[in-house]
Amino acid sequence: MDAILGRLSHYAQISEGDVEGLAKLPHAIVTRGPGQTIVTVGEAVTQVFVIEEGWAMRHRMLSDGRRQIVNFMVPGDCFDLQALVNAKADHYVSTLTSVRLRTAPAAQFLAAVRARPTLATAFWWAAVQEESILREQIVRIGRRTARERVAHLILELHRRLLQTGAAKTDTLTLPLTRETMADSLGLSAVHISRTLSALRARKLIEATGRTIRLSDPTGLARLAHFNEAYLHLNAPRLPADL
Amino acid sequence: MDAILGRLSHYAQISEGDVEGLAKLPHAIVTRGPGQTIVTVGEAVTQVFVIEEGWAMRHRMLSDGRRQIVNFMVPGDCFDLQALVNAKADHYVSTLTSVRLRTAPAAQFLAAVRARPTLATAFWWAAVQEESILREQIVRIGRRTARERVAHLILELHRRLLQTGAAKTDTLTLPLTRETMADSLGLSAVHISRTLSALRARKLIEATGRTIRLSDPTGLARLAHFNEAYLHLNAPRLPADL
DNA sequence: CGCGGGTTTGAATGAGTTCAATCACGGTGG
DNA sequence: CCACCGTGATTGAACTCATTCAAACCCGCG
Repeated sequence: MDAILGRLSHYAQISEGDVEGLAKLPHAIVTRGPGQTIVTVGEAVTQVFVIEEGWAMRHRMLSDGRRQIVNFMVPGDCFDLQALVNAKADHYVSTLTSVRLRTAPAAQFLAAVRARPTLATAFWWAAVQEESILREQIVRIGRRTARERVAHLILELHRRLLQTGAAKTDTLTLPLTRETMADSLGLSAVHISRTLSALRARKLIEATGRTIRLSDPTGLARLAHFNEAYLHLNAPRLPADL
Repeated sequence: MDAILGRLSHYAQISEGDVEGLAKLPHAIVTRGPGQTIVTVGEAVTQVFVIEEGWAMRHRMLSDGRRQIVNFMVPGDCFDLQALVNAKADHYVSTLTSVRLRTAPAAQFLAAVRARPTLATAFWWAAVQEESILREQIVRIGRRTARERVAHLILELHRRLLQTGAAKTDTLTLPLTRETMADSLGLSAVHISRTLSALRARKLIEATGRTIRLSDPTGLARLAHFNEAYLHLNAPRLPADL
């Protein structure tokens, strides 16, 4: 429960009753190893998911094997609220690391959230943030250079990990291969490698293995044209009614 | 009202009561000339909008003037449900043509929809579709070549116009300059021009001015790796309760 | 008629890809 | 303990797709 509560309490003042409301939901805990598929394109979605631990990603495939990662999901992220209308999945969801998931039937989830306006507000904020992240991903790959893309992605993930408490310092560990970053940023794995070297050479980051230290966060943000407004990190934490 | 009703009835069986429920909403009709701004980054969003007539777009700007269009909005599209939590706009919305908009205060809109489960389902479907279109835009600019991008965008807009009744044949009129297409597809205006020529040379389209005829829809779809599943066009038209 | 916005075409340039070789690291089995 | 993998990262060289800059063109409109 920690992950989702930590996340939601960024958006609204979660009460004990809210916590209970969530806890009473008939849920299942699922764990998956790294590289497993959670949701497959075309299958009916009936459950909502919350990531308790680990990283996952959404992606689509072209028929000739090209892959585009739509976004990364970190602990506290929830997804597939579209289940509420029995849509068929239009993309894959798979794990990057070992993942512990909490799942609940969409109908029950909706009922629980409906009964608790604060929860509704918090989940709505989460959805607003997620959609905005999607939009920024479009700007990232549509109008940024390779260097800017890599720098921007690193900064975004850093903020998101700070928000959920998964990072505390200017150092972050990303469970991503060059290939994974490439498929997220619309580049080739080779060029990700070169680009990281370039950022290293400019003393903007220190990247060893999968750990990255932001040596010069300001310079990095300037290079990437990073403006965190889109992350909606300082949503008003009011006990607003939805 | 026609535009939104035509759209919603693709998703659910809209009753007379539903129509009334919407009609009773305290709304305003706003018209804007082409190239006007409807929503500006950073301002508080308190209204929800429905496009009755005309085209609009969402876009973001980088500080050095680069622009990325996130998506296009056609008659029947609704937006800024994020207003429900008083978020600040994280992108611009501006008109491409003259536009007639219907606006309603978010709170009242929510109340009306809440009271009518069918409406809730229909609007939810619209949101599912919109988010899926956003994801496909990411695939389009992340992993498709220039030709594929242009062909894919044309096909998407054609389907969407068919859905809302704004197109009836294999010919469509897009109120887009080469520049606008470029800023949507992450390319330069010059290259859009060349790419359209290439598609013309292959006898896939006939493009004269702003009118495009799909001479070979099948060939175009094959080239673009177009798979319309992501548009969720055949959502179950059940009177489902949300 | 001439202006201006938008489109097209050409030539040179450049950012990123592809292919291939090398390297680094962490198992695994003999 | 060490040889041997396999996976992922890095580097170099050739290549390609798309950009940039500039000129010409088209067409509707005052």
